[in-house]
Amino acid sequence: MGGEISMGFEDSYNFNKIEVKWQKQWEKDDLYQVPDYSEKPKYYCLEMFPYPSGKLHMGHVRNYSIGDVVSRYMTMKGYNVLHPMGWDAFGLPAENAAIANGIHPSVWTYDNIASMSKQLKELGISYDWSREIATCHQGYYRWTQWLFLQLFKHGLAYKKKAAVNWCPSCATVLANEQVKEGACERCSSEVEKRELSQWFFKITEYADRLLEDIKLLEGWPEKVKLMQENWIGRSEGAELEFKLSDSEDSISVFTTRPDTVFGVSYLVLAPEHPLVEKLIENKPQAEEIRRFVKKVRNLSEIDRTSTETEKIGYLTGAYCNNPFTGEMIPVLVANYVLLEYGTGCVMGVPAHDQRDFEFAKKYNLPIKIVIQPEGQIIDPLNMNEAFIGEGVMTNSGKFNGIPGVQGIKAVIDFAEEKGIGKGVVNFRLRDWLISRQRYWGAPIPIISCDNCGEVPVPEEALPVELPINVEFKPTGQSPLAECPDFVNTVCPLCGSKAKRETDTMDTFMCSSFYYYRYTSPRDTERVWDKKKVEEWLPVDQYIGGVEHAILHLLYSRFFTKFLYDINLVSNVEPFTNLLTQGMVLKDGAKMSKSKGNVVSPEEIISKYGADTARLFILFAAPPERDLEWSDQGVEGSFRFLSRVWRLVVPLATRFSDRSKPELETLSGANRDMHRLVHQTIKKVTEDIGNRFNFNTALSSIMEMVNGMYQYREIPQDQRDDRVLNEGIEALLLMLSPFAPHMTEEIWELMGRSGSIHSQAWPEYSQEAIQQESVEIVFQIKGKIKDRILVPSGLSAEELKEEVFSRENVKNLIEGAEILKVIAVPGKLINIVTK
RNA sequence: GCGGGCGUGGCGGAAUGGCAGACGCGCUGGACUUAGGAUCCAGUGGGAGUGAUCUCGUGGAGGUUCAAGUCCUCUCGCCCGCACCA
Repeated sequence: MGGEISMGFEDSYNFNKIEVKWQKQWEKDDLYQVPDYSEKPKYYCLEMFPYPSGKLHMGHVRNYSIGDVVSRYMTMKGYNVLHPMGWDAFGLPAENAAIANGIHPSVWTYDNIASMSKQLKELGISYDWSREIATCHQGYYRWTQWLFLQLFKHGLAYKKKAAVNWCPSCATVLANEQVKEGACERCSSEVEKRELSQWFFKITEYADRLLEDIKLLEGWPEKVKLMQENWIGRSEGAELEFKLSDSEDSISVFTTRPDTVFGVSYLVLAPEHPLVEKLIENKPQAEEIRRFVKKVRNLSEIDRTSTETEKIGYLTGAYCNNPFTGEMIPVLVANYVLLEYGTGCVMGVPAHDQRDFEFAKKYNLPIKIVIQPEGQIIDPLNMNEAFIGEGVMTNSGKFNGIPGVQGIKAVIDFAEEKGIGKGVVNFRLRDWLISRQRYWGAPIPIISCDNCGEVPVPEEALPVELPINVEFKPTGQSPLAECPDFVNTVCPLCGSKAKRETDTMDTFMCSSFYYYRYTSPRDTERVWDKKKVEEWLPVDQYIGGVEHAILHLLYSRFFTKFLYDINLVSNVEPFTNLLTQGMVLKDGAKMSKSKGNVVSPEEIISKYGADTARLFILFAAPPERDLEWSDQGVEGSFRFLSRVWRLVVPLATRFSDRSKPELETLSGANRDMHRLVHQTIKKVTEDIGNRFNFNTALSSIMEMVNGMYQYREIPQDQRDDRVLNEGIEALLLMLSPFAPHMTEEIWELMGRSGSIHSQAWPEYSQEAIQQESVEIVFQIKGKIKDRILVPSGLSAEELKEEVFSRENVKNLIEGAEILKVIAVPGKLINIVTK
């Protein structure tokens, strides 16, 4: 190693100095600003924007490190890359902080944005900060309101009174998507049902398209697509009408098994069903049933929908007529029927539905077999469970003998013909409840007038500004209602006194279109320039946590379809490829304050630098998988970067000759080193470009560095500096998306002009990778017996010939009876003997 | 209950059906050193053997195949999503 330590540069890796230096320089040079239009092909790389909670956590660091590598890689690959960042800045924590500490939500939020954007800059993420947006900024929420008005005008935003999810702790209503296992997604309090008048978006109108277009999402994880599919929950069936015996009313029932209609022995209404009161009026059991209904209504969502809850039912005393059999069957009320699904009433077919079976057993209701499984006789007397499989219709009049799906169709056809029912498609998806009884959100731009009803605020009057001087006591009413200056206004239509809507919008509304706004972040004339949206959208790569699999990702898809319909965008889906990153764990558990296992990014950055933090997080696991935090692993990543520094910096200034080595002139160790460099370029390019396996990309870069250390040990007169130089250049370029600061510093030390981040990604040469010889595994009956070096590029036949000519192979197979020889070129030979 | 994912050394993790454990951490030994928790080099799945080697080994049991961590069937464990959806 003698004589290689030159003078005049840092000889230890001073990450602190380097990182600050380059962050300043990049900002000064506007290095990451991207033009709206370019000759280059576009690439839109987006990470889910964060809620400005105050500090970055490791999940953020992971999310943005992944996005940054993708962006930098694609930039080097010659794309015009849009990589913006912003803030999902409305929401409850700001308001809760205001209540707790007397800081205005706005001040709290903007302070947090300031400190988090500083942290992001310290991580060296390549954002185009000129496009930064914050959803709580007037210049943004004006368009949130404008889009609400568009939905309203198209009949997709409406107000209705309904039993809605109420979180007592957050003091606001929630959308179905925000309720997890009967509890508030945000604070885990048990959700209650309240009868309230609320604003909804008709996402159900798009149910079919949202489901149908899932098949366009080839770049999405199957898991997310399945979750959306299940959430939308399409099911085909029929609605059948059952006439009540002593009234003109009829009850409509949804069923997926109309072929079992001859086996209906009762109907069951949901307790909240509007007909219940009518049916029990003047009946002796009326009071008892009213008490039951009240009790069920008061149950928490969790108890209400748990399969554990005992099924309880009451006879209403009313009867109806099965239009297929003419039978009189009783109408019941029971706790297990849900008003919101289907028609709020189900037909009980105990023989062919497990729930009905158990319910019928409990209440001694008749069980009638109408589907006969093939090759098996079933009898109500000795059944222990319902037969829910396919079979042949039986005891079903003229339908007898019709099998499976055909039966379903036959019954529907008959019902439609007779006007007693029809085939329908039912969805589990409900409309999206978007009003919130809280302050820190975009006000719903509606004015309520006694004469004119719900009147939209005229577009030119937007934004409806959020008043600043408001009390934030959570009362269950929006704090805006306590603000007379805000509430009192005049009707835009008739000019008479009117009141503003005081609820604000669900913040998921704000995040449903932000990725469009990034293309026109400062446009004050329109929500965005459609030409720019067409230039950039759809997002090529979206990256974020799987917790949004339904919420944000479904809402964004819904918005996109609506925006497409009103001609504001030309894409039908917003995100072409989706990467859902795994969680960051410590000691096997998600990092959380309560568990005390939090590692703060600040701490790691100040101790090891941003490059190390990024490197570790990308090296420790592939991006989709959960990542186990390891302090020692971080140490190792730091060690690796230092090792690169020590390898490269002493050599960096040595070479003025930048010519590439000529393959023909290389041999021995020089040829091997040259090959390793090109193999590594190939591997790293594929690992990043094809499959986002940053961990394996880094491990092959490490192998190359190890190889270069070995190579450096060779006496100077025997090695080729051009090979070493080429290796160093490739190493720095490939490492630059991971460790942008250190590689930039060395690039400068080498006297190269321009930023390393503006360079082209290295190319490999196929000839350089070519091996002269390869090691072949020699197996007998699948057991490895020897490894044999043969010339590369042999065909299967040539390989056999070559291998069988070897002495040791001859010895190994001596006397054996060979049945078969399998030769895989470049890999192995397997001999099957008797 | 339904749907999905995952089970590989002491640990994080590699392996288009073709050499299991790349790379990193940790550990062991050596070099350099006043010193090393720095750095460099070497070794490192279990068992047997002085040794070249042999043998077992990817949660478990079967199967397909010349060849299985990888494909199929069953099973166990953990994680996630949905959960009385008619």
